[in-house]
Amino acid sequence: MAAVKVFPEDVDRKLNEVFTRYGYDGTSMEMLSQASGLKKASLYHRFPGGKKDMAAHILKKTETWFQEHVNSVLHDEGRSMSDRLTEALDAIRFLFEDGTRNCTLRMLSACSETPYFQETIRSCFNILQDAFSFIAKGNGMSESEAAGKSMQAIINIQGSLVLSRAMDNQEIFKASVAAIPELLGVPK
Amino acid sequence: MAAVKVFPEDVDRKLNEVFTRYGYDGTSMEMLSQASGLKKASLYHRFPGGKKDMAAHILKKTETWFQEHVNSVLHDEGRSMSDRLTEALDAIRFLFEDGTRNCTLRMLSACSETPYFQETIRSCFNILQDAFSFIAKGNGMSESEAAGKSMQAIINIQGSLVLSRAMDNQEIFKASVAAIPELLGVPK
DNA sequence: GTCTATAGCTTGATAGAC
DNA sequence: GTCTATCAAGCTATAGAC
Repeated sequence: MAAVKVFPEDVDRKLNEVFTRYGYDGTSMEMLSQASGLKKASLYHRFPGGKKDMAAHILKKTETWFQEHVNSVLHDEGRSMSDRLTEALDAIRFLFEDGTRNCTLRMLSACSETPYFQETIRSCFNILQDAFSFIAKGNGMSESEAAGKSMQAIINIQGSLVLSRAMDNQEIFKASVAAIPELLGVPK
Repeated sequence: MAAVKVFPEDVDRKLNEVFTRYGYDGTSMEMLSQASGLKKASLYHRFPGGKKDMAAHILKKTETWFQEHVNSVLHDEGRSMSDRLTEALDAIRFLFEDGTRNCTLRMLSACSETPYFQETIRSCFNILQDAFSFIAKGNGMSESEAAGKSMQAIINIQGSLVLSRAMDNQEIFKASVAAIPELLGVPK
């Protein structure tokens, strides 16, 4: 077979899809090879540490994604709180495909290599916590109240995603995300 | 080695521990054998369908547990709403070891055999939904309002458990569970 | 940088003795 | 009902050609 150049961003996207759908231990090198279009040896060339390195890599990309699509957006002081939050929540809905797609962080936060991933996962949640908290404080909440409501927003996202998928009803996710602006004190 | 009789309830508890900790795909027959004290062939004697059967079995036990420790308790009309809810939430705190133990339902709701487990998992969440909803209605809420608050209670439990473990901070779980009585309209 | 081929191990599962 | 012994398949990972 011909050795066709495969773009890193396409590989990353496919690896992410597989890990997010099947979890770390439910994913094999063969699955990653078929999804990415690269043979196993080629994957090892790009990721010498194998599966573990691939998962760590897509987690780092996830961290960047949250930084860009949630944190930076919410800190963009040129626009109204409401507009910023709308954009960030739209991005989150897109990421989780309206509640039909699993959360990469959650799928990698309970597996045989979790200790290796934990720091990045924690960092991702901290980025969200900071971002939502910033909005809540901007809407007049105290530091501690904002921290609590921000945590609740993340709990809503994670919990509703678990439930939406288990009950096969994406309205649960949609309703939980839709409730976040009011939770964070955004004026109607 | 001597063939020592091992009690089914002890085996069940150990199998549950392993599946809940490592997930379905992260669990091997060897791990289940070591944890239960039964050799692999003995496990196949008790569970002819292998791993899949064992996980399905512990899920059925989980369903019974929720029925007995949450649903039945909350429907026990001989006591106050507040007392019943306190007992059920204490059981939930015990089940999840104050936020340090994973949720069996969640760990089995995203794995290679999920389709095989989904019906029971769904049933477990429905039992919780009915139970919390019954309390909320008893406290004066409408059918639809009670359904919403009940769903929020389950989201709080699942979401806070994910976060508690990811952030290594069990206070997140404790606070979320502690907020449930007020959420369901129990008078202070 | 991608491939084929394969090593070495672990997996889920079974046969058959006691 | 539990065990030892074993199988075939799948796994992660590597060697070496192009």
